[in-house]
Amino acid sequence: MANLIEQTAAIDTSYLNELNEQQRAAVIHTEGPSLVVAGAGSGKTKVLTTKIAYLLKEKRATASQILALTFTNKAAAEMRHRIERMIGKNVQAVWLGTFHSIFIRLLRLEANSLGYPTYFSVYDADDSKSLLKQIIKELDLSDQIYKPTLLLSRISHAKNRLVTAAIYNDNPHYREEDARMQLPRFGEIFARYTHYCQRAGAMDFDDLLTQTHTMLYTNPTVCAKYQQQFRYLLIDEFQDTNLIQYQIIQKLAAQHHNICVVGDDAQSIYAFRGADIQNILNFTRDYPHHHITKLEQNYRSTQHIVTAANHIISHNTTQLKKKVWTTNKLGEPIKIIKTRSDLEESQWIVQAILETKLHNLALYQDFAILYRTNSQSRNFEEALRKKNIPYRMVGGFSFFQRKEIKELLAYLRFVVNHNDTEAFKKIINLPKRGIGLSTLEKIGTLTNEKKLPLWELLGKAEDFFRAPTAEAILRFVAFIKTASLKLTTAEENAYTIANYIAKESGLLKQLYEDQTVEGLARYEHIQELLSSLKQFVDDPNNEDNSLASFLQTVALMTQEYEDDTSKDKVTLMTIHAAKGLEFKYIYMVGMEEGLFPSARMLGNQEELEEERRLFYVAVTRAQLQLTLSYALSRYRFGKLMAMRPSRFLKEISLEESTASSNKIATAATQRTAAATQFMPCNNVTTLRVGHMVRHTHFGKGLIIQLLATEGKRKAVIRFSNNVGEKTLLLNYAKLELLI
DNA sequence: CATATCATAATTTTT
DNA sequence: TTATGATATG
Repeated sequence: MANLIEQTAAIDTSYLNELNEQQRAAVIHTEGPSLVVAGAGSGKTKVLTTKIAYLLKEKRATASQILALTFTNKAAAEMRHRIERMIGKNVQAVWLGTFHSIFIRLLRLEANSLGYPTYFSVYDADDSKSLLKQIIKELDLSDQIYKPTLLLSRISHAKNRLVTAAIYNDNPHYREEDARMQLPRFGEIFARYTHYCQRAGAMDFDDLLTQTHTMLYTNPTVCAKYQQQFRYLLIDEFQDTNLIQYQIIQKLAAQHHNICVVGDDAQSIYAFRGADIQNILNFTRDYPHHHITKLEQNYRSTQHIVTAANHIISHNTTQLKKKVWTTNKLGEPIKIIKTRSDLEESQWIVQAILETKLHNLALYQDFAILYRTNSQSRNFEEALRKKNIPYRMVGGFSFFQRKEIKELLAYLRFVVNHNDTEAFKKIINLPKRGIGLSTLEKIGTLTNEKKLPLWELLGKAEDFFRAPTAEAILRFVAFIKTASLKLTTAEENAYTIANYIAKESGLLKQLYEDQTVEGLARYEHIQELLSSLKQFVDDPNNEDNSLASFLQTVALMTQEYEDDTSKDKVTLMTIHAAKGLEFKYIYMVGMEEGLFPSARMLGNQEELEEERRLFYVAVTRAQLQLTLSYALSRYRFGKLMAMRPSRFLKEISLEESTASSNKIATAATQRTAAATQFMPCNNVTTLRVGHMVRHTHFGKGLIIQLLATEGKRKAVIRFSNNVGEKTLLLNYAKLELLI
C-alpha cells in the first residue's frame, strides 16, 4: 500500500515538475470555477492536458466525467495525443472534442424529442447557401440584393444570440433594422429557411449549438443527466466562445461547478462569427468565487518577438491586464521587407527561405508563410514550385469539400435521410437521368403546395409528372430504397453499403470512364473516401460505426488536417489557420493597407482591433525569426493596384534595434529596385562568396569570404578604389547586393 | 432537357 | 484573373 502511494507520488511529481509555478497552480486547482488567462506561447495546451491527466490520476475522475471542449478538430486531436503520451494509455472515453462534434453526440440521443430524426443531416455552409438561393428564387427576390452569404451570416448571428426566426419576426425592432439594411423580407427568409431545414431533418452548424441549448434548457431530465455526469469541464480558447456556447457550458457546470476556462483575450479573432470577448469578463462576474491564474511567461519566442507582440497589442484599448515576458534570448531583429510587386514578394520570400535554411541548417518544416486571405497563396505556391521546395497548404479546401467527395457523400446522406433536400438536389441528376432544373423547381413547389415530405412526393411521382420523368424518378427511388434496406441488415456495414452505392449509382463508372488526369484523381479520391470509411467501420474505439455516424463526423471536417506533418515541408496558411501553432521562422506577407488590415475591417474601431489581434496572433507564432513583407503593387481582381504599407508595421516597435534595421532593409531595396529582378535587402543570408556588393562608405566590393565567429556573421570584402580588404560585421554593415 | 457561350462577381477569416 | 451562374441554342 505504502509502496503504491509512493509510486503514484513519484509519477505525479515527474509531470508536475515540468510546470512553472503559475502553470502548476492552474493544474492543481481543480475544484470550483477557474479562469486561466494564458498569454501566447505560455504553455496553455500543456496546462490543459496536464490538468486532465491530473484529474484522471489524482482526483480519480473517470474518463467519462471529463468534458473538454476545443475549437478545432486539430486542437482536440493534439490534446488527446498529449494526454495519452502523459498517462500512457488510451483516453478515448474522455469527452474531448470540438463544441460541434460533442454536441452532435449529445443531440443524437435526444434528436427525436427535438423534432429531428436520430440521424439528422448536417448542412454545411454550401448546403445552407444553396437552400437560401432556392428560397430567394421561390420568393422571387433578387440575389443581387439578397445575397446568400450575407443572409446566412445574418441568420447565424441571430441564432448565436439565441434569436430564433419566430422571435425575430415577432420583434418590430428587427423589422426596422431589416428595412434600414434594405432587406425588408429577411425575416420571411429566415423563417422559411428554418422551416425547410426542419422539414429536411437537417441541422446547420448553428443549429448544433441552438438545439443543444434548447435541449438543456427545456428538458430537465436530460439536463440533469449530463450535469451529473460531467464532473469536470475544461474549455479551450474561451475567448472565442459566443453567447450560446457560454450558456451551454454554464448549464452543464451548474451542478459540480468545476469549470475551467482557458483563454487569451488578445487572441480573440472570431468576433465575426459571434465570439464575444466579454465572455471572459462575464465569467468573472458570473462566478464571483472563481480562481484566477495568469500564465505570462512565454516559452516560445525570442525577446524581440515578444516585445514586438506586446507593442502591437498595446494599441488596442479593450484588453485584460497582462504582461507577457520571456527569458529567451534576444534573437534576430524583426525584418521588414519592401518589394515592388506581389510577384517579387513571393520570389524574395522563397529565396530567403532557401538561404535561411542553408545558413541555419534548418528544415523546411521550420518555415511558415502566413497571409490574411487564401487568395494570396497562389504566388507563393508558384515560387515554391519553381524552386522545387516541398510545401503544404493548410486550409482552403479540405478533402471532404471536393466535388466528387461531396457527391458521393450526398448519396450516402440521402440513403440515411430521405428528406435531406440538399443532398437530393446534388444527386438527382447525377449521373444524368433527364431530370433538370424545371423538374427540380416543380418538386419544390409541390412539396409546399401538397405539404408532402420530399420522400413521399417522390414515391407518388406518377401523379405529378409526365411518364418519362416519373419513371426516372421512380427508378431513383427504387435504388435508394434498396440501398437503405441494407442499412438494417446485419451482414452489411457502412463500408459495404457505401461501396454498393458508389458502384450501383453509376457515380464510380462515370468517373472511371473519364481518363483525364483530373478524372483519374477523382476516381482515386472516391477510393480514398471508401477506405477511410472502412477504417471507420473497423475502428474498435468507435462506439457507433454506422454510416450515419460517419456522415455526421465528416460534416464537421471542414479543414484539411493532415497527419503527415512529419514530412519536411514549408507551410502556407492563413493567420486564422495558424492559431495555436508555432514555427521557427515566420514570414507574414502582404502587410498592406486594405489587405491587412482588410479594407472591410476599417469601418469601426472594434473590427480594426480584431485585425490587430489577428496580427498579434501572427507575430506570436514565430519562435526565432519574424519577417514582415509588403509589396507596392499587387494584382487584385485582375487589375494592378498600388498598395501602401500596413499601419500595423508602425506599431510593432518603438525599439531602437528593430527600427534601425527596418531602415536598412527598406533603403537597400529601394536602391536596387530598378536594376534587379530580385529585391535583396540587408538579409545577411542572401550574401554569397563571389557576390558584388556596394557599401555606403567603401563603395563597390567583392565578397571573398563569409565567416561566423561567436554567433556573429562577418564577411571579408575586397573593395576597389584603394580601400582594400575589410572584414565587416554583417549585422551592422550597410550593404547593397549588386547582381 | 442538355450543352455551349457569355457575363459578372469576387477576396476575409471557420465549426 | 478565375470561377460561377445565367442565357441562348440545339
